[in-house]
Amino acid sequence: MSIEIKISLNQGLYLKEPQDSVLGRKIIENSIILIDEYGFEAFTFKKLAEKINSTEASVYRYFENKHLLLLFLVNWYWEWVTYLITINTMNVDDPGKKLRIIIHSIVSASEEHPGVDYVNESKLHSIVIAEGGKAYHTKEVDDENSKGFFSSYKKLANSVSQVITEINPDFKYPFALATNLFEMSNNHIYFARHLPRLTEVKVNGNDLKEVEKMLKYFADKLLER
Amino acid sequence: MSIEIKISLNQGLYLKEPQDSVLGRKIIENSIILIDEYGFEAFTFKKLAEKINSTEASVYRYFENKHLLLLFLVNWYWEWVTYLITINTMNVDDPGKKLRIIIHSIVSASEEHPGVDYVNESKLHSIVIAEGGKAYHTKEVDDENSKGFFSSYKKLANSVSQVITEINPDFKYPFALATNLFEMSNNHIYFARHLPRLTEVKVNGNDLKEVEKMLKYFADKLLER
DNA sequence: TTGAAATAATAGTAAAGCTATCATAATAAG
DNA sequence: CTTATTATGATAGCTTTACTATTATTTCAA
Repeated sequence: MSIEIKISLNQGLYLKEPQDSVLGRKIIENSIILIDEYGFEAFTFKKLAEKINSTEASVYRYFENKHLLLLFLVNWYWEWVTYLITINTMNVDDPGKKLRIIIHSIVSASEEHPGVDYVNESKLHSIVIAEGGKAYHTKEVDDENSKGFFSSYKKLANSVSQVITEINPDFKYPFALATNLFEMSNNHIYFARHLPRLTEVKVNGNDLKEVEKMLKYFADKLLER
Repeated sequence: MSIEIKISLNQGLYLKEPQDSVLGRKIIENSIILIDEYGFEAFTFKKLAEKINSTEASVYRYFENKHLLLLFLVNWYWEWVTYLITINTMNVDDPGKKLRIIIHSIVSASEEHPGVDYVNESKLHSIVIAEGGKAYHTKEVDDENSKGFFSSYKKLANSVSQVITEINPDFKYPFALATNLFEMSNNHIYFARHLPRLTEVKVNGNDLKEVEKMLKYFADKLLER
């Protein structure tokens, strides 16, 4: 027996739902591998097409361009984190405990039970860490925002902010703290790996518990009453 | 009378010191204008050359490629913030007061007295906000880091972390807090302008006082003993 | 079995990102 | 003031990226 998860995303992100065909799933699977390997700048549809024994033209039938593909992957990732949080906090009432689970889910999303066989969650996490910011740091951000291309992230920020408010209703910046937890997690994993002088946190391979500890320390101090 | 500031940066960032010639200064001045206007992706040396009535080849004599030019600008910016902080905290002994000045300098760097006539500090600030992360989110980060291309930022983080430790020696993450103040400042200005649902902070034009207030609130809570 | 849809094969275009060469200014040294 | 040196301009060209178009072939469903 197996449970199948299909994450549905804003339809404007793709020309044709890639999760519904063999080729589409190969595009997702291998774009994750290649972006992780080469970085987003050096990643091209041509390389991807070669890797999956297909053609550029075929890839273009699924995604308008590589930026929208990245947006698709990043949205997929945040939807998946949302899903993990939902499951992991089920039947948990204490908001403090909830936040601890949320933080664990954000940091260690990639260690969790794999959801979908054509997505390597660990590599996708690396992509979000290294390239995620590029999804919204563009001149098209306002236009894309109006089309709902960032709604997965906003939805997640909203639900985390509610837990924060439950913990301490006097805390003035629940949204800012929520997004800061996401950004800080990714940033400090990246710093630990590449610019270690910018953080106290150390990361060995996929062991991210120091990051988790730091986020909890920050959240606790900020929310203590 | 006028005081001339020349910020000296890692020599690996450029092929030829742009601050020492008319053409070089035009490159700096107009690249800031164009990157701000078009965004980093759509910015090209060709457009820049046209704008300054020069040629692509001439621009390439100063900078190896547009990525290194961005790195140059970002480093220039952080050196400039460092300079502002140094001046503004002169003769200030109380570390709490120092941190407040630092936060003000980070957020409102662009409003300060202009330092150099060929640099529009306000536009440069916008570039750092929107494109700054791209300076280190690349596959070449380790190589560039080993060449000292991020030293301006690290130096600044180090000096801010020292002030943090002065305020509260028990605080466990002075570096992480320092970098987080920088990242948060840029992030939330960006969010306020483009993804307002992700933050409580509001920004009208160049009025960034809500951002400053938020950073102080965070820093105070984190450092209170 | 036929017909629609998906994919492959191939070709081609415009722009980006660079490098090379030579001519001409500007400037600095003797 | 002349001559070397260096900086810039003009022009050309090459490779890769990003994309579009056309036609052929396969797949799969009615």
